[in-house]
Amino acid sequence: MRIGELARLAGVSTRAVRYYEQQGLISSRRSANGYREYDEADLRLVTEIRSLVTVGFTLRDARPFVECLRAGHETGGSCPESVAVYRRKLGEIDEQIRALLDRRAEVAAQLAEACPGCTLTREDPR
Amino acid sequence: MRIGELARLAGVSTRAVRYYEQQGLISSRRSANGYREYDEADLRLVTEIRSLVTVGFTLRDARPFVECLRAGHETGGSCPESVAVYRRKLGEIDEQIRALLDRRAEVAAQLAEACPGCTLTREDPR
DNA sequence: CTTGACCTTGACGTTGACGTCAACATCTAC
DNA sequence: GTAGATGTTGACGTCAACGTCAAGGTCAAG
Repeated sequence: MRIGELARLAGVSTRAVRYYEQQGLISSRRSANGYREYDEADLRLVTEIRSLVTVGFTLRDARPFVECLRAGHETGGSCPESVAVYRRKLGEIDEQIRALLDRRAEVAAQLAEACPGCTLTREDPR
Repeated sequence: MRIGELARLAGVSTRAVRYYEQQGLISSRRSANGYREYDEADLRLVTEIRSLVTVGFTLRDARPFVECLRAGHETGGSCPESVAVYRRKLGEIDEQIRALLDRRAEVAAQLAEACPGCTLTREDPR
């Protein structure tokens, strides 16, 4: 299949596909006319990248997963490097959540000071 | 005082102070040699901006607070426009927290699938 | 033959809040 | 007088992941 179909099936833009190639995440064969040619394995790679990016992974984070799939594993997450990224990401997310909870408390406190009673309108997100 | 002292007292860079001026958040008088000259009121403005930015506000968000102080109010948050920003920010933060909690659950689920037992090492951030 | 859908590379634009450098002026202290 | 700290404006660099042109080549259908 060509880049348009690949992109449609994976739910990304053709620009994104070319960008992934530029970043070394995927590769491409070329047909006689110079068009990029892809197969099912490429589709799995792009789908993996997309699903990871959707939940907040960077392309750098996605690399171990892609390499894991390329190495022939069933899923991108079944290699130790991928598991390490999973664990690191969980830590980062936990830290972000903690920071946001702190910020929320800070902002709510400032609001309460500036306008007593205003705080009652929003509930605690926990 | 000049820009260096102002920046030191407020805990920002001189570059940041000039940027705030460029964005119209603060103004400056000039002494004979062309140096920017500031007073205590300017320090309060920059301090207000810094404290807001620290908890995640943009400079655009900070503007009502600065104008509130300029209008002679004791605190930057005691004007209705500032309170509106507070409330909007609280909503945004709540939404970010919800999104992060969703992401965390998603990542934890993927990790659990890729490596059963690995999930036990991190605790729930709630 | 020509429209139109698809492809190519290359390169600038987006977003916010500055960092960093250039090239120069000013002032203080010794 | 000179070194060093400080000030000035101007302007490009940073970060991520593409979006969005520009200017063209390729190919099937009518």
